[in-house]
Amino acid sequence: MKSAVEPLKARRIYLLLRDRIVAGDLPPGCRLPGEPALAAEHAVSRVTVRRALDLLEKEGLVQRKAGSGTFVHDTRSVRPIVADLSNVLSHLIDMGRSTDVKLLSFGYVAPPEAIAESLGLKPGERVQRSVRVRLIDGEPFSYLTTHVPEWLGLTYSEAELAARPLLELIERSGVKTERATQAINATLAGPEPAAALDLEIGSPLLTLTRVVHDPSGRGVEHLHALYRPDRYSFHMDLVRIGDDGERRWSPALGRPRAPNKTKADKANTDKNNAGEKPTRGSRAIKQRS
Amino acid sequence: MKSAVEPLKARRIYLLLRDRIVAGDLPPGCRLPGEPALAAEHAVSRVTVRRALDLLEKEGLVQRKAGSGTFVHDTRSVRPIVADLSNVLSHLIDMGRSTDVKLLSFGYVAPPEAIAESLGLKPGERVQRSVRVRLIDGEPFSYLTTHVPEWLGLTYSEAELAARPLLELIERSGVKTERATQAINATLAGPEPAAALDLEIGSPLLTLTRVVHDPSGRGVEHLHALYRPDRYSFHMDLVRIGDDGERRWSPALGRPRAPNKTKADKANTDKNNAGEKPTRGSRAIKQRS
DNA sequence: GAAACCTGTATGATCTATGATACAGCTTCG
DNA sequence: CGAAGCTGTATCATAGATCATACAGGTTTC
Repeated sequence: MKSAVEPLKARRIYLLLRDRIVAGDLPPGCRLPGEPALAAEHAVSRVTVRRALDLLEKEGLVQRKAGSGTFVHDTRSVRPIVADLSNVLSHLIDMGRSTDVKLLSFGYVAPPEAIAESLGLKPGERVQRSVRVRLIDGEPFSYLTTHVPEWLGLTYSEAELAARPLLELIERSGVKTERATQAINATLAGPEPAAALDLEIGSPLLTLTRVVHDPSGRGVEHLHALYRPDRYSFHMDLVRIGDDGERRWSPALGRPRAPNKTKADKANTDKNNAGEKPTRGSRAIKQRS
Repeated sequence: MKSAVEPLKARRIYLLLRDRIVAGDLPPGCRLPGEPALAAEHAVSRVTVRRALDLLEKEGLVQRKAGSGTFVHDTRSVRPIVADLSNVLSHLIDMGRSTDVKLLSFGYVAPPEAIAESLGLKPGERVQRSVRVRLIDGEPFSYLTTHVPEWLGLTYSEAELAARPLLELIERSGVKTERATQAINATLAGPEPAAALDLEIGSPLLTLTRVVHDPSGRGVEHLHALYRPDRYSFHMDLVRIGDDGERRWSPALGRPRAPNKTKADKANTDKNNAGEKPTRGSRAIKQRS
């Protein structure tokens, strides 16, 4: 008898309440129904309700006050999200800011079939594989797995990879990047990414897969990136251009984001990040991008 | 004693193997280690390993042959993914194709604080709220919650909303859409979206939040969309433009997608999906958009 | 064909999550 | 102050997940 893996009830309640909170159904500051009421409403025991509330509290979505109740935490002011304006293009190259990078793995290996194909490698050609974690203010937010053809990977060292953005190293070698394809998706955190990103196994992750080509069509970089959704998301501002006959949406460049900032690009997610914790990562190295 | 909610072990193994498969570590066709070997490797019982394999099999990632072994299923040919080219802009308005829409909820309500603010509504102003599910080939792939100011929502009927794309109805009313902001993220499926999308609770979902404004700055549409990542993802092709001094990435327009197949453009796994199931949705209505 | 391996299936023991209940301590309100 | 409601905590019973083990039946290899 295969009992279908029914997710834990506490998780069910947690997700239910979480949706109601983020949807605004339970507005910030609002006191949500008491634990006995919730238990009755969802036909579970109060212990289970508490587990769900524990999860919500751990995520900072609610705040509990003994004797008083459980209140929806106002997240608007407490969202130091690493918002990344990806005008679909700029996010590729810039996103400056001082972030730390930890190199988890580095080496030359035979590429998996799918990677070799997407990079257009010849049979037997090897690749440089690296796994890095990016941190902001000491907190990890992305888990990057890159594959680069061996001939290109040999133009820089392991230390350089940990200190400089990969695209910069590629261009420094003389290779011109010309074309790229990206795909954005979602997945669940497996054991390794979860550990690296300081998450529970099974947490949701934003996914970005990118393949960059040079003018001759050779693949020069294959990136598989996993992002913590609570610390990173893709933003874009669009404007309608063209005359009435053929209006189209186009990314809005030069839309000043906060106070000042120049008209075009340049990773202008300023503000925040005033107080900075010292970097505590073991192999963490300061870098731009 | 709060025992930390450690996700089920079977789930852990499942995610672990899934990562190794999609990463190409276990290439398609490969026979993965036997159940006893996996059990020993991860220090769990064989029963638990089987649960993990059950999940993988249900997702079509592996195929089991009694007496022989468990094999990685070649997913490349079995991925009828609704790949959506979002040149970051077009995906807003087009994405033609005949999809079905089910209207789950429709009505006029007082907007949640966050919605009212993002739309720039006056206090007390009401909104039209609708929840729709989009299906392709009878299979649901997106769960859309929209909020529209009441004055605008009254210009079309409930039936029209179920039959036509919302942006089209908005523009038909004479309102000009001028500016939009989007954010893409990831989350877990709560009970309602999970049921509507035919998913397990806790499955990963792609998220798109969009606010559209008219030339005067009024908000005219607030969209919160949830997508099944196995049936939908955001794709974009980029090219490098500008001279050497100031090169930038720009979305590649007019890149024909399906028939020809540019050499290094994966994700467009054609073939497959020749036979089509009839649409069975109850309140399903054919529509473009 | 026989040995070695594999998946499929079943059993009972054990650990964990959940249920039902009770009570202590705090907060709010009249 | 005192009643009512809430969270925090503990107890023991039950249901579900996992474990350890055993065996049946198919596949591969020799």
